[in-house]
Amino acid sequence: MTGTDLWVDRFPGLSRLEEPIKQLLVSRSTLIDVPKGVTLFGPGNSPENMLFLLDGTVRVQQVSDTGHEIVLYRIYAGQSCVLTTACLLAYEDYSAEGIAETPVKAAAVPRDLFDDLISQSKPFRDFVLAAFSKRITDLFQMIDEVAFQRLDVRLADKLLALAAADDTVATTHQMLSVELGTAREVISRQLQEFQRRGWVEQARGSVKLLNRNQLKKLADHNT
Amino acid sequence: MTGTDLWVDRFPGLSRLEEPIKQLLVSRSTLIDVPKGVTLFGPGNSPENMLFLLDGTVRVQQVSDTGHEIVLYRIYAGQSCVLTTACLLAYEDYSAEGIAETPVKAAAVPRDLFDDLISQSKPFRDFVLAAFSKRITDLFQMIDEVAFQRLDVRLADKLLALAAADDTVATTHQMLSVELGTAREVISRQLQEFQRRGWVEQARGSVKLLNRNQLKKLADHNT
DNA sequence: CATGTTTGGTGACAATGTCACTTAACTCTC
DNA sequence: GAGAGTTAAGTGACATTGTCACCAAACATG
Repeated sequence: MTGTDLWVDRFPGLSRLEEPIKQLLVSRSTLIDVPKGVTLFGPGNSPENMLFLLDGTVRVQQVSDTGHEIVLYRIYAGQSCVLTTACLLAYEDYSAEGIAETPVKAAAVPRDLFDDLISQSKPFRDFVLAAFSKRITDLFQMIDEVAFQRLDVRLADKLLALAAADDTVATTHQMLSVELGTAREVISRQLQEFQRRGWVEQARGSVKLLNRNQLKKLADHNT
Repeated sequence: MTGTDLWVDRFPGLSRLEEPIKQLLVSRSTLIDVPKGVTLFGPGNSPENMLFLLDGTVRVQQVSDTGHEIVLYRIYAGQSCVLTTACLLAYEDYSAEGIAETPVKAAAVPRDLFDDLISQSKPFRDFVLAAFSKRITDLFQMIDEVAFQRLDVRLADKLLALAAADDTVATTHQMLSVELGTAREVISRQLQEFQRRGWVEQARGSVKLLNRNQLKKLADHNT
């Protein structure tokens, strides 16, 4: 990797880093490739490095003691796993896990380097603080939605968020129920209702959006 | 305030701070008193200082667009508002607010001092990182409970958490419903059921716990 | 005491969650 | 390419929780 093609430059949040800090970050971190489906971190498997995602997405989800699952958030290229990692390091016994949803490329930053950078670089501090802040406000938002938002609204919203460019969502009812923290049967019923209204078309393992506008109208209604 | 009575020493998490850092923190922060009921921060009212709570509790809650309210967490003496403050600074438009639930004594730390401390002191960095981590894992836990836990279980748990030493909870059904993010009627029904079983006794504005053991058994059942 | 306000109670109904099961679609193997 | 096993989705009955419109009791205040 040459001086003009540093991975840090792919991070909008890190663009303001001082030049020597960038060099340090690049020289002391290692690039890793993770195949799709691999569990990056989880109960009994806390990583020793902070990850900065260069490509792909990581899905962070949680398994309840009751056996229920729910997707907490996703980490996209340009973001870091810092907070999840920090949480894992601080509280070994919690039950969230991070799964590579696509093939993932990431830079692994050792803990001590992470600490050095926080100490030495204000832009880096700001990056980390902003990441924590964003995550916490997003979790506030999620609590609000889980507690108070109607399921049809949340499902419409989720379908729009997961839809590919061709308006299809490649997912099962089971997976959608985990996204929203509900039961498969509930998703099945709601999708039937959407289909009855002509908003979607279902096939085994995929949903095709036929009327984005109506779905958006429903999703925005109480957002 | 003498050198042997620094407020920092009341913070378990700050006990490991280097002596000069403690002095700096104390000398450049100001102590404030806040009466019960005052909104410390909220929409359109972001504070310029980070608060460290010396006495009292701050309740952080959120008002949904739908008009629903839910208590997110509490900040107790010995903890700091850092994260909530940071969130407010980063995302002006979010809807959480912090209310002094009792008379509150706090140390106000200016932003620039906060940044200096993070830069200069590893123990301080660890304190802040641990606070963020704890908050995030607690929010994970809360999402799990809101999404999957039965209401009777959550109510029993909350009653035990809010009960004073004399086994009474001085609160209205309305306030309890905000604690759990549900409706008042639902609380009323559940408390009636608890009363029918002889576990609690109700009066206007208070609930008396008659059988902590049974409540605890219910609360622990799926926790 | 009269009156307004707060708190809690109630019944009907809607939305969501749970359970036990069926049916349909796909995959694999021979 | 015909079963057999597996995964995905559909169904009906019922429990739990949320919503609405309203009532009644307890309290506060003049």
